[in-house]
Amino acid sequence: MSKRAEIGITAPKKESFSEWYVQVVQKAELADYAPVKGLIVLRPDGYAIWESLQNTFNRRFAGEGVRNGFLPVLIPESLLKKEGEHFEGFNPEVFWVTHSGNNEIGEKLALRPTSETLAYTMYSKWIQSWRDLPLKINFWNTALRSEIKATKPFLRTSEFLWQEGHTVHATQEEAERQVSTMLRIYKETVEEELAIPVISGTKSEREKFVGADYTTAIESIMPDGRALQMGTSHFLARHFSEPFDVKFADRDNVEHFAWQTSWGVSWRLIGAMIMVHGDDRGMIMPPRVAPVQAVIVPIYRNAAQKESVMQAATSVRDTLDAARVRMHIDDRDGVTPGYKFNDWEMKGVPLRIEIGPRDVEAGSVIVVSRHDGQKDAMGIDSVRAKIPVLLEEIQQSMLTRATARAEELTFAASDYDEFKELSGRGFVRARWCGGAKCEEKIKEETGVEIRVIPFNRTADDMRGEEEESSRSDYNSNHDSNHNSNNYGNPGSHNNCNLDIIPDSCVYCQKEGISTPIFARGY
RNA sequence: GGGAUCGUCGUCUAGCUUGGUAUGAUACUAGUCUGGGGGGCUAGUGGUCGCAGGUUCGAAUCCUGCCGGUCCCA
Repeated sequence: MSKRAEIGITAPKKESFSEWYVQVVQKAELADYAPVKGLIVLRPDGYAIWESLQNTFNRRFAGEGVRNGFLPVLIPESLLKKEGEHFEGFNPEVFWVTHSGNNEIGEKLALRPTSETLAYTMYSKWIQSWRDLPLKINFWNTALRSEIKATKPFLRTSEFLWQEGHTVHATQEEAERQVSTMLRIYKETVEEELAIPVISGTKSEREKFVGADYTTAIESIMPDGRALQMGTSHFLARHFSEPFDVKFADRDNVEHFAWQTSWGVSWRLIGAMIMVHGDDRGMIMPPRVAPVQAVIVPIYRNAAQKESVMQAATSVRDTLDAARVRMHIDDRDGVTPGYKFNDWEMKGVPLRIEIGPRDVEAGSVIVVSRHDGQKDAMGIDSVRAKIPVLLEEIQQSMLTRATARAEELTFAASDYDEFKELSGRGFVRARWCGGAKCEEKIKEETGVEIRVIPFNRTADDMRGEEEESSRSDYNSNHDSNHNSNNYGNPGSHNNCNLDIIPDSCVYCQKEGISTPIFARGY
């Protein structure tokens, strides 16, 4: 037992969540610490998840006419300062390059904290006419923002992998539509690929991206009751096109400043996946992003058995390869099958296929699902048809389970006492007057902030949210007529009944204008 | 920003109070018996004790500074 404790995950997820998280990251070989504080190294299993997300996003971005480009990492100080508010927001965390070799360089160079200023300098050169619009480019790169304290793999690191998309439009409507389209793509991708339910909406003035007119975001609740921003999409209006001179001659030959958007997701998504799905045995990978979807563990005692078992294993592997299941045979000698079972569970491989002499004889295999421990025999001939279906079922069932857990962590507060009681435990929905003062007081007194103001599908607060996008139950509550019931599946047990909350601000009692989600954030 | 705590072969760790050249396990390598939930036996490899100074005849141990990890509170 003590041996087991050393190899596997030793911290229970429920009791010591942070320690558990760090262990899973390292022991599942997703990432490791780099020599410099706040930096991590992504290992192949972690990078494979990122690549899988990249593939999905690339496909979906392309469908929106977005192409990929690449920007350099250094930004001159003068450029970064050009949009004052934006600069002030980032300055404290910017890394500056001041030397080349031993010589001081003339103008300090920033390691990009984000690329708006650089991208839009280029855009202004490339855009002259309405015929050049819309311009839509996405950049896969890293951003650097100094994290001195409170670093955590994937969640808070000084350099992080992300994509940043930057688009330019002739009209406000088109730009706003772009903002909501990208957010919808984020929501769908996170839910479908990572099996994590999200809530989409707008950020408050206080929490929006500096330099944006408004920020939309998707947020998820983690098992420890803290919220994690999963993606953002910003409407920049003309805040950058004016200082950066991004303008175009319209059909009437009058020059206009263009309307812009930017949007991004980062490897925080990987952190979310770990936290939402993992258990005391380690990682649980959603099948669609799992680097290995099914691992075959051969079991044998002697050379003769080994031969027949390996033959069967290879044949199953080839069959499933052909069905485009990502397969691996664990043919390590010198570790027992039991060790392999635990090892692959720690790494979160969705399916384990056991093949031993008894199975070969019976013409079947044993299939075990990582996410629920379900263990079944399956005829070797039906593997090709059944395994891909099973993987899809697991994907769905993981989302269902994660949604149920998110609902358990979502509450409604009808008065401030209740609010204080609930704050820190998860998403707390409460009525708000819209005042920055109340928002600040609440943060001061309870430590929770407005994570997102869920989209209001019935009022003019919609800000470009696309009508047809309301495909998820979890987020389909109506805000302004907040008596139109809560989110989640009707009939399921639910902590978040918006019917019970009065229409007055939870803090100042004045008339409420929205029902934000409050939570402590990562 | 404030506070707490830790750092010893790849990993976990004993030793530190009371200074004398590092303990055990696991992992790794080879062999062997094994193998359906973290195996056994035998032999072997592996450590500038986070880094830099200082005190001392002598520092993992005492002192100072720094670096890094983790946690808690703004």
